[in-house]
Amino acid sequence: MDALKLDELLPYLVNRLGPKVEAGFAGPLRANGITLPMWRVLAVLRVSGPLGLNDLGAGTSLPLSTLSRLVGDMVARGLLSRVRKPDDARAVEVDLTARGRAVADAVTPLARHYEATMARGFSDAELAELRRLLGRLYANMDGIETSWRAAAE
Amino acid sequence: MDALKLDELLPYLVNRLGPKVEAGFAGPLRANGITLPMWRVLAVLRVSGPLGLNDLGAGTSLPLSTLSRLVGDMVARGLLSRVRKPDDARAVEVDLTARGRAVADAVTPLARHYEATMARGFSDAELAELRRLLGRLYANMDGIETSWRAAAE
DNA sequence: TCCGAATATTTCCATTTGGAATTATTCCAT
DNA sequence: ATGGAATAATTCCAAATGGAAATATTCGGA
Repeated sequence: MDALKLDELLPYLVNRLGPKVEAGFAGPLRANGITLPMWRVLAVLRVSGPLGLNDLGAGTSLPLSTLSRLVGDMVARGLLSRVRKPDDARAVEVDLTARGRAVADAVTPLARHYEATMARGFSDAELAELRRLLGRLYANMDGIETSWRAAAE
Repeated sequence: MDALKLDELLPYLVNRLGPKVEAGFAGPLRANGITLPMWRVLAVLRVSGPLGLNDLGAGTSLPLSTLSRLVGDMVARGLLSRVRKPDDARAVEVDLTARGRAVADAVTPLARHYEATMARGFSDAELAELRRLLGRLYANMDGIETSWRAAAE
C-alpha cells in the first residue's frame, strides 16, 4: 500500500498554517484591543465603506452567525455602527466609527510587518506567486462541494 | 492613510482557506466515520509507526490537550491502541489497530483526489511550487513569537 | 390585493478548542 | 540516596464556532 506523507499533501499544508498564523498575530491584536476576526471586519470596512452583513461576510470569509454576533460585540465596544436601512427594514448597514477607523489604521502597519516576517527570505516574485496561487486555490474551492464527490464514485 | 486590501495580505489568504478546505473534505471523512483531526492522526501513524503524544503532536500540528482527548476517542472507537511504555511510565505509545489501518488506507485515495480537485488547473510545476512555498512559510513561523515583535518597536 | 417564496439577519445550542492547572514519573546534581 | 527540576500526559474550563431554526420584512405572481 502506498504510504502518504501527510506533509506533502496540500490540504494539510494549508490547514496547519491557519492556527500558527493566528497565534502569531493574536498578541499584537490583543494589544490593540481586538481579535483576529474583528481585525478582518475592520480591514474590510476600511476599504469598502459601509456594508450589509452579507457583503461583509463575503469580504471577511466569516459565516453569518459568527458575524452577526461579532458585529454586535464590536458595536458595544464602539468600533462599529449598525443601523437598519431605511429602505429595507430587513437589512442593516455596518460601518466604522471614528474609533474603529483609528484602530484599523493603527493595526494596518503591524499587519504589513507581520506578513513580511512570515515571508522572510521570500523574493518579491515568490511572494507574488504565492499570493497568486493561494488566490486561485480559494477560487477553485467554490462549488467544490458538488463537483468532486461525484467524480470520486 | 494607505488602504490595505485584506485579500492581498498573506495571513488572510492563508487563514480563509482553512475552513473552506475542511468543509470540503468533512463529508467524505464522515462517510468513513472519522473527522479531520482523526484523519491527521491516522495518516501520520500510517507512515511513522507507533509514536508518543509529543511526536504525534509534532506530526499532526495538533495541540496536546486536543490530541490527548482525541486519542482517547479514537481508542474507544477501535482505531488506535494506546499503551504505557514499559521503560517510561510517563509516556504512552499510540499505534493504529487493524481497523485504523484499514480506514487510513480507505481514505488515502480520497485525500489524493481531493488535493487534485483543489488544485485543478494547476500545472505540476505550480503545484510543486505551492507546496514548497507553503512549507517554507510554515518553517518560518517557528520562533516567530520572539523575533518579530521586538523588531516592530 | 394577497399569499407563498425569497431575503436579511438574529438567536439557539451542541460541539470543539486549546491554554492552564494537575498528576505522575523520571532525571540529575549534590 | 534524595529533593527539586524537567518531562509526558491528562483533565479542567471558559470561550469560540457555525449549522440550523427562528424572526422579520420584502417581493412577485395569480
